[in-house]
Amino acid sequence: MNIGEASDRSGLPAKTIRYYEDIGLIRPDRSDNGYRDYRAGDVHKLRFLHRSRSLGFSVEECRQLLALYEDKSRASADVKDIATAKLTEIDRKIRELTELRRTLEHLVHACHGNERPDCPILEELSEG
Amino acid sequence: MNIGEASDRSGLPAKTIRYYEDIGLIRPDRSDNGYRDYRAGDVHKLRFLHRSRSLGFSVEECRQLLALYEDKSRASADVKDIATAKLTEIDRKIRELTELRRTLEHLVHACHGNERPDCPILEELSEG
DNA sequence: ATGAACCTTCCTGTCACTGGAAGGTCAAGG
DNA sequence: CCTTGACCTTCCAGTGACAGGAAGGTTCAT
Repeated sequence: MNIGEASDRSGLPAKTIRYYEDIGLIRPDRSDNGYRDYRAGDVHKLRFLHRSRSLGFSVEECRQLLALYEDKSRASADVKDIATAKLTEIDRKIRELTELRRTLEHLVHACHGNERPDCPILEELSEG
Repeated sequence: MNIGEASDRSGLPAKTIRYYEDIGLIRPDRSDNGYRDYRAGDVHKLRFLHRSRSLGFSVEECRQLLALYEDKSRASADVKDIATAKLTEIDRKIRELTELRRTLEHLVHACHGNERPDCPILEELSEG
């Protein structure tokens, strides 16, 4: 399939898909006319990338996750190490986001949201 | 005070402070020698920026917040809207990360010590 | 007088794209 | 057969939010 359909099926913009090829994340075939030619497996990888990227992993981290996904012969100890490291990272991100959330929620609840010029959010932001 | 002290007091790197000036967020005076000259009020704004940025507001959102902060006739509802939108975004990220965490944890447990080539959990990751 | 520790501007690089120009390819309609 | 429009290609530039570093000016202590 052409890049347009791969884009539709993966949810990634065609531009991004070409960029991922540029940096060596995916290597589709080429048709005789020079068009990129994607298979179902490629789309799977693209969806995988889409998902991991949207969850805040860097492209380099995605490269590792993708290797984990692609390399079926990898020793399972390595696999576990990589996955465990990612887990720790995810935990940290969740913790940070949760704290952020708590602070912001506190601010939002303290703010009346009416037309009065006094705003606790701004006051706290300026003091933090 | 010079940029170094403003940096120390606000917690922002001097580079970042100059950048914020470049994009028109703050406009300090200049001393006779050409050095930037910051007052207490400037440092207050810098701290405001530091804190809002670290809470996940984009620079443009910070520009809005700063305008509201400076504008005495602001409506606190405007500020609340911005913060509430951010809160929704954070909630979404936490939800998604929690979901991936669960999936990855499955992976870690499943990859315990065997070298089977097919890992159905990785397939699942690519379908999320 | 010298050296360190500041400060200045300017230019480049980063990350992960995004937009646009200039041009090739393909299927459908007139 | 010709055109139109939707695709596709490469390449070049720009974005956001800085960070790094070069080349040079200023200030202060020794």
